[in-house]
Amino acid sequence: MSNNNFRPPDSPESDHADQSNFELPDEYFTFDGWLEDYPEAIISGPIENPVNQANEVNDSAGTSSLLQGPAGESETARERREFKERFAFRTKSEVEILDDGYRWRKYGKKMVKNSPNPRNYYKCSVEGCPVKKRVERDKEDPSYVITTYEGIHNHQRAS
DNA sequence: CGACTTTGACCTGCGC
DNA sequence: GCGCAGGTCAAAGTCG
Repeated sequence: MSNNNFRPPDSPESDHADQSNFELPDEYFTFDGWLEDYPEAIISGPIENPVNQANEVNDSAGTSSLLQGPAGESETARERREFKERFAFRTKSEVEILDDGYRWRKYGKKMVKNSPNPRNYYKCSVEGCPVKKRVERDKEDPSYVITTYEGIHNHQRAS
């Protein structure tokens, strides 16, 4: 929206204006699967840039063990695994559109079974970039937003 | 006028 | 095979 570089809202340069856009996530998750499959996969800790961190996780875990998979893994299972490079974190935020430095185009919205809140689907609006994200409110605590990134950006941040 | 959002329909995988 | 649930498409509407 307004800044090229993501910065934590409590950093010195960050003043107020974008506060509504992004608060520092207090928990984030890394997993090879969807959040509902890994409710225990919570890693606490500071995070400076969720997208970069997602890429780092995918670079290290993804290209080595994660993409290799077990021996004898079927072709379709391997292909699916390659597209399951995901990174999720939970953020306390009043808004669901977080300014992470990329431009996103919303392409869907669905009510999900086990949550009173709708789930929103976004794609990176840069042509050729395969990254998607899902955003939904925490059913336990609606003041939190759960964002799940899928894929790795193949370009620089552009917005 | 272009980029983006909204929203119902459509597609697909999965369990029964 | 059928129905459900999640994910995606695409036309129409909205906004700057």
